[in-house]
Amino acid sequence: MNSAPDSSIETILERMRAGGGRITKKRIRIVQVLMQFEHPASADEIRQKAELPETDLVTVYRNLEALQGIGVIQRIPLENGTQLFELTAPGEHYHHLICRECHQAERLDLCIGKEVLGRAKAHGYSQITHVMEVYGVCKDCDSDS
Amino acid sequence: MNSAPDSSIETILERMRAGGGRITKKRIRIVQVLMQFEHPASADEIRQKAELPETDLVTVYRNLEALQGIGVIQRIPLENGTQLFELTAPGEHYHHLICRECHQAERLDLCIGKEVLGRAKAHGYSQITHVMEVYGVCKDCDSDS
DNA sequence: TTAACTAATGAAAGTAGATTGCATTAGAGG
DNA sequence: CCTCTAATGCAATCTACTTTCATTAGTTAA
Repeated sequence: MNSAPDSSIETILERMRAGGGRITKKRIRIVQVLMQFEHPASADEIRQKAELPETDLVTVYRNLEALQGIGVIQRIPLENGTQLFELTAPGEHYHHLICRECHQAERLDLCIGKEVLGRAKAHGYSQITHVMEVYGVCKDCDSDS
Repeated sequence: MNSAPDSSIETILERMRAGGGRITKKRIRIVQVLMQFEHPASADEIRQKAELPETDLVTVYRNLEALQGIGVIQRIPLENGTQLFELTAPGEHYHHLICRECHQAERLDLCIGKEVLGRAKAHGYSQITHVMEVYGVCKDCDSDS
């Protein structure tokens, strides 16, 4: 059993290696940081948490792109045009409830993938993906104001 | 009958006036352009179509913000961080099927507002909104490649 | 009409997030 | 250990959008 790929750090790094990628200290650290985060995080948050004396933002972005390429992270485009990144189980993807004030994001157990896929195909589209994010003001931020 | 606010240009301009806004030529033209567009459009597309010898992009952005303020347009955040704008019937909002190649967007008759609202409230959130967009490659672009 | 008030506009500069070019560094295979 | 080239860091660039401020032009009242 367990024939599905898992998302342990070894598996992820092995997948990068298989694609011709190298296993560098920064890369390992960035994957570790992604695994530690409970919430989707921005490239800069990831860079700060990595604290390998210093990692350039550009390196974070390039690694995030590589990780997206092998399908282990997803990008979450926000209302304001920025993006967050989150490790996902293979073949999965998540939606979020995001506070408009403090930008905390929690995972929402809700997906409309099937309906969406059917509709999109009916319109003649291929390679379908979808983005869905819910915005609001969380309890804490609401009581502050 | 017809007690709901309509979205004719006169009504929209009247609503702006009511909020202390002025009715300028550029503003009228921008609203007209929005009404002509069948697809959600970028600020720059709107500016180009306005062709009042020249309208500064900044003016387009400011008007779009004002229009959003009175609830007659919605912003559509894209995967790549940019945004499109679309006139919406009062109290309505739409989702789209967007081609990743040519960026054409068509309206999708599908909304998950109710489920989303329930979930978000259960998490203690208020002032809930949601974003949902579906991406794919349209027939035309698919055959090109 | 005209005068006066102030919202709207445009030009230019600024900002934030993300990307690109290029020289340097450092994994990985032989 | 040597070589090859992917990965990195720095600086410059880009894009979409925002801010500042002087000027223009709706609007209201005289």
